[in-house]
Amino acid sequence: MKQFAEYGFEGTSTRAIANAAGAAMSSITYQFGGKEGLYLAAADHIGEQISTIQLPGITALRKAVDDGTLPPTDAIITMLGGMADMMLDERSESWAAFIIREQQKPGEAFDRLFACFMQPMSEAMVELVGMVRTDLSGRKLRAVATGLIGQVIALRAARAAMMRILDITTMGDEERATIREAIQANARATLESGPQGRKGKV
Amino acid sequence: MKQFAEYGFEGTSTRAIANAAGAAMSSITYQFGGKEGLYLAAADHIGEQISTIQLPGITALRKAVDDGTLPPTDAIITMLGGMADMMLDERSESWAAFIIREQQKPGEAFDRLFACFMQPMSEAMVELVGMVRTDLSGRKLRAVATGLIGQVIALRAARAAMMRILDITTMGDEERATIREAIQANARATLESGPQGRKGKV
DNA sequence: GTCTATACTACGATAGAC
DNA sequence: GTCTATCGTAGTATAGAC
Repeated sequence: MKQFAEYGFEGTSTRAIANAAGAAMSSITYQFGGKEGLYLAAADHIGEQISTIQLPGITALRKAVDDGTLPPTDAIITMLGGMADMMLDERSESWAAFIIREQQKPGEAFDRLFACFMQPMSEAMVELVGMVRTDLSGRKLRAVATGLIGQVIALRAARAAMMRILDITTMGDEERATIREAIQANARATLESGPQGRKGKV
Repeated sequence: MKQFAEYGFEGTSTRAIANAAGAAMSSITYQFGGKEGLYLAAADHIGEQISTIQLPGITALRKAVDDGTLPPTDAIITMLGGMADMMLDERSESWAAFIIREQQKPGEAFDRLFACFMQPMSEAMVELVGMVRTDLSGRKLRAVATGLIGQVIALRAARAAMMRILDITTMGDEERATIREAIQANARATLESGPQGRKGKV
């Protein structure tokens, strides 16, 4: 996963992978059928990891909203916070680079990743945003939701530029909190710009 | 540029580049000193292209704001619209993939790209946002500005996922307008969530 | 300044020992 | 199921003709 993320599929050699894993190169052929099989296995592994981390919390948030114990706005803010934390965590570096590369030229690995965690996460987000922004529907609603998600994605996809713009060299707890809170505040403003926000404001 | 964008540095062969260009592979060594020299030349080319397209408009916007003939909020909205149009244009595919790859493991090519157009664009954005969101400064201000920029960046970095979430298969003028307007509305909401927005609202 | 020819290294896949 | 050895191919760089 690390190697594919850093050098891409074509740039990664099975020799280097086998060497880093302390195994023989021929074991890749035996266990995964070849380089491509190993790549797909890495994608599946990433999908399972992210699903395990993110989906339970999102399911709980959705349930709380449906039960009426949590305002949808708060659910969205919490969900975005969780996604931002994941993107800002250094452990997400390998798989994030893998997914970003795969998105530039999506293949079967992307199909699996999307179905595994992107689809359920984004659909939950669209539904929740739809509850708050009742003035929107269809593609307009989805466009607003992707904007919110986009702020989080850019934390990884354009990390190098973001760090320089923010004028930071290391990503510590303080920096993470500042970024997460800014994204959450931006999202709250977007959600409150709908009819409900206007009514209850000032 | 196209080859590096699609397959990455390691995944691109000088043979394939020379073949696509209809020239001899050895000419790369002669003209650019080798594969790496060609890569840096591609980065410089991208930087010059984007600078030419984006910087004049941004300079004009900044001047209009300084002259008092344009509200900073409108300047930010216009600027984000221009960036979104660039990201949504199919001609940006090659160089966008190049830059996104370079960000995952930034090297000298990233330094040049950042200095050439990212730095001037982001600094203009931070300054303009600072004029509207007078309640913010320093890193908090920069974090809000990066959130706005992030929505635009994600249009390219996570294009495959965005398309599926938006439930579209082709990016036509209609889709582009919907996405641009959603990002601009999100940005306006963020800008108006500051002290000036609260005062003038409802 | 661009070409062909070639040197040398590293690639992925496979065969066969254990 | 994992190893070593090896096959054929493709990588970058260079030498030298023109």
